[in-house]
Amino acid sequence: MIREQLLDPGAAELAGFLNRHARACACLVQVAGQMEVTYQGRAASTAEAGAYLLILKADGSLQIHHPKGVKPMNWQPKTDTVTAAAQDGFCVLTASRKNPAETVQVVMLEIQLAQALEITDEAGFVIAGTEAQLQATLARQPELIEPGLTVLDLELLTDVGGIDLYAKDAKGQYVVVELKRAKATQEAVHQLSRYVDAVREHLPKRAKVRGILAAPAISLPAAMTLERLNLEFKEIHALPTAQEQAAQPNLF
Amino acid sequence: MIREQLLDPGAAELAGFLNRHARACACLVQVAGQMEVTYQGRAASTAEAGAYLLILKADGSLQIHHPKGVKPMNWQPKTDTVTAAAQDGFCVLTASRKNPAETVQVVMLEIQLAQALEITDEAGFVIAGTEAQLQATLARQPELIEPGLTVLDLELLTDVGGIDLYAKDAKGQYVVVELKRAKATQEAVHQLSRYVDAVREHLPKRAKVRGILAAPAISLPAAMTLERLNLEFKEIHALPTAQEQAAQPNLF
DNA sequence: ACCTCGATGTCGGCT
DNA sequence: AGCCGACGTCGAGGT
Repeated sequence: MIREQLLDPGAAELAGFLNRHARACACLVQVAGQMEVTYQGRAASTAEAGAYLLILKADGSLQIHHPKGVKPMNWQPKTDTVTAAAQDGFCVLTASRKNPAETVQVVMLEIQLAQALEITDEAGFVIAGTEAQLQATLARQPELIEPGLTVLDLELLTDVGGIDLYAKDAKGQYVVVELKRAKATQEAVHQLSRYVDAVREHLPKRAKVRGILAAPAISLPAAMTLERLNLEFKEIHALPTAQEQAAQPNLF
Repeated sequence: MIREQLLDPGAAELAGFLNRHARACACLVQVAGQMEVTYQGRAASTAEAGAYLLILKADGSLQIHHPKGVKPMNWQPKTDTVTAAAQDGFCVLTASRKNPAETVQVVMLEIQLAQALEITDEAGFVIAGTEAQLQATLARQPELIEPGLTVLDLELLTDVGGIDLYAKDAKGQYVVVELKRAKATQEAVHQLSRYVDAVREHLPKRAKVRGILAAPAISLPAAMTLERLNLEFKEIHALPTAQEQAAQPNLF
């Protein structure tokens, strides 16, 4: 599982280690110690010398972590080339990609630890409660939104984007439904609004089109805007609540 | 720098290690080996037993990495409690937070490595090319958008959000500018459109209000919508181009 | 390759 | 504490 581990490696030794493992073997490579990191690409950043943790995965993704937060300080989702070289007594790692053109460069000042771990298997991972699942559920059971609703289309494409759920209500009026798996914001209201407008343009004049924002909750300002625009809100939950789970344990 | 390192620890030993270092010392803690991970909260997920790398930072953030990508498989940005305990011969780590209420639970099946690293200092980090900087630059040099432009306001609040740049052009017409540091999408066009509408409502009838989308590029569909809505596009770059840098090296 | 949108988005800033 | 919007967003899915 630990393929190789170096303590306090020298520049040349570290460069050799990185070139040997970067991409070549299916390993997750880590380097910890004092580094300096610069980035040039969509933006440009510099990190002063400090203690960081660098992780280079087998798929070529790179991340450099500072002491705080889930998000790396610097990163590269994919790399076209990753190379290490000893320069002026320091090991320098350069990770580049084209499209977008960007480069992360790491100067390894004083490295305490370099290791290659065998983290390589893809194991099964399942997630529940996504918007896609919510959409599928509501497509099967549109009455969860409103009795008498008939679903006409999923992801119906308009000029301005895809409509989550396109339907007809009990009175035969068209209904545009915008789904959110989390609390709806102003943004969601405007998204719905522009879909409703787009649908109206494709229908005969004075055909009424309803817009429903379906989400577990809505922010107060968003609710205001919603009302002003004559749109509707329907509370709907992405994950079954504890009660629902108890009531229909076999459904999920 | 390496505060402590355990190879092939037992359940109790590992639990002790985690409880000792989690949050207590200002360390970055890692565990590598076979684990099972479950998450319950905003969504719900399960990861089958597999080789993962767990990172627990001193600020209480937790992330569990699989072999691919920058994004962790599971994570928790902040935790209220992190506890480890030996159960049925396995060390089980539980990380929880309220608001939102969620829990990550890790069953450590076969651990090869646990280590605590001193990654604790906050070193200087600067980034260039953000939208905020672009906004500041254009506020100082509005002629970069258009000759004769006078900036009236930054982040002017309307009912529907803040206007990046509110200005008056050479002819005295009001101008709403929406900035994007990257290629502008449909969304940006609609954002701009909303702001223009909001401003029109506050001005006497028939006062003309121009809307300019300032970005390094625009997607083709967005450009279509922009034209349909009688809005304008102005190419503007968040980072100085190589030529500009060469021409005015002292400005940046 | 471009485009669009979801995300357990995360994170910071402001009210 | 809630709300909003940027992000080097990432990543997946469609065209």
